[in-house]
Amino acid sequence: MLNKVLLIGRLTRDPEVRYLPSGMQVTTFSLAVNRRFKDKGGNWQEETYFFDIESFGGLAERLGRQLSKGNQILLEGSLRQDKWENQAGEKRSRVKIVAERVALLSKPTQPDSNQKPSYEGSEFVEPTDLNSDEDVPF
Amino acid sequence: MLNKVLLIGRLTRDPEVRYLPSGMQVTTFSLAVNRRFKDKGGNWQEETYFFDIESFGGLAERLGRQLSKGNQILLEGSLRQDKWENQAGEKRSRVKIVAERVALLSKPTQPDSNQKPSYEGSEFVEPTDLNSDEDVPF
Amino acid sequence: MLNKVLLIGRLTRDPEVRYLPSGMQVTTFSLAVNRRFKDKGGNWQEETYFFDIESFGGLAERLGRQLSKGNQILLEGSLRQDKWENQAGEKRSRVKIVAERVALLSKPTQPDSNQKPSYEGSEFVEPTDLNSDEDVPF
Amino acid sequence: MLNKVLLIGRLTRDPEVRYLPSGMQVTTFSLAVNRRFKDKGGNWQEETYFFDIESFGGLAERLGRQLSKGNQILLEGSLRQDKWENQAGEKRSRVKIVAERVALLSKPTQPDSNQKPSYEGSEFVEPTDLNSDEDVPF
DNA sequence: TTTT
DNA sequence: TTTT
Repeated sequence: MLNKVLLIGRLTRDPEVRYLPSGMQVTTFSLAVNRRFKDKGGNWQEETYFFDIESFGGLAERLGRQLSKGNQILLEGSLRQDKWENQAGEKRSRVKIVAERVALLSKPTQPDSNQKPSYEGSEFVEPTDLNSDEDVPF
Repeated sequence: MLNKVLLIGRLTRDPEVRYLPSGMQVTTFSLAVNRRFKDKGGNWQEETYFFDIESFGGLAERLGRQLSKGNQILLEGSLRQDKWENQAGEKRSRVKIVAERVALLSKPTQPDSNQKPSYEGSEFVEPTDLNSDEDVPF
Repeated sequence: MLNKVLLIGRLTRDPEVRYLPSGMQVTTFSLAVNRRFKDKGGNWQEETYFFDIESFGGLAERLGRQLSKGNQILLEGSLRQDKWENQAGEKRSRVKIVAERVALLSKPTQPDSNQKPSYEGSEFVEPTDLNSDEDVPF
Repeated sequence: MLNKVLLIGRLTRDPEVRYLPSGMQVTTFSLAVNRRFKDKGGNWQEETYFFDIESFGGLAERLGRQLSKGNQILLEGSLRQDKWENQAGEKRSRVKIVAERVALLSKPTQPDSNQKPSYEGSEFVEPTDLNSDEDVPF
């Protein structure tokens, strides 16, 4: 009934586009999300998770057109679970995330750019709303 | 950096308790989360996802003590990902959810209860905060 | 850019309905949201906030039709701020919340009902999605 | 029971610091949150809300030390409501937001910096966790 | 002006 | 392996 996910992360590669039999566009990509934590020794560690993201319809069209590898995004969506049986007849499942709203937070600097590379190899862009024509508050 | 999950669902079985070498309690359970959607024919369908939940420390102690199979909870947490290699040396991963705040929303009625079973086989309980002594707003 | 609010609370009165010049329906109500906290003496206290909720269009129609005083709801929305000047020319503002998704969690028992009042004076209802025909995950 | 707010915005001035009789630090500031929407003519408009933010204890200390005017932050917190009576004996109330987790997203470029001002007059900084020593996932 |  |  309540199933909500909010993530900030970076695309590990360009989005992939495919189409449902109905003609609806599906755009998928993998999102790298970092977590920082202190280990037992009190030192900061960083861990990265890679989540499978899926989007449909108009949002999928905009994401396929406007996102690319390395972009940092803010994503709101919900958890889903694919279920299947493997060749051995064993039940398998995989969690994925369906995107519902996405904002582009930043793009990595072009290496050949005449712009001075900014801090941490990233160029700041004003957050861009990728949720289209509608009035979306995020 | 932002990694937040909010879910309402029901425990599919009693929580399992184990302990880390440090003595810290770990409580795990599976949460059934329902999704209702319209199929192509316009009829409402229901799909259920089963997510693996993990909790640590004081929250784990309270959840192990106070939750049981069938309880409906509101959970706030974050996504994690376990990674390993199988015997064939292939990389495998599994998404799980670490609970950070939990509220008990309702318990199923005891079948042998002298209480009249309420609507839909569920007894209403006032939402119970399982986040302990601290002042937690959820 | 990100502006998200999630609340569980109860309507303090029946919703009020009005219409914009465009004909669009606007439904407003006040939501009582409780907070429990420990005072300095270590005793649990409860405090109640009353937030002004506003909804528009199709959601407003459903909320005006299906919600009433005392209903407990789960609400997702975003913060807004009304600004005006008073007679003395001083700037004034008031925070309100625009509802984007609403689920009905429970209704208070009718006092004259032939139903046995359930625990805590509340009848449990299966959470009801008030977000209409679309496939909304909450 | 559930009372959660997530915002991205910029500080309109440096934070203010005060102390409770108990010695606990309180840090307050105003956060400017932008909303983009299409007007009736189909043109994008931008509106800005100013929310009052309050923080306590260790988080207040870090925010007082590390935040300043113009910083863009991601904030997680909950809604509160101050209530009082004015001189005329009328009930008044004001919504505010208590910060629970904060991440620094970006700082405006120093005007006298020898750094080339980056895109849109802002310097990108890697998101900084201001939630201290604990392992906070945001 | 407030709900349970 | 699944809850209501």
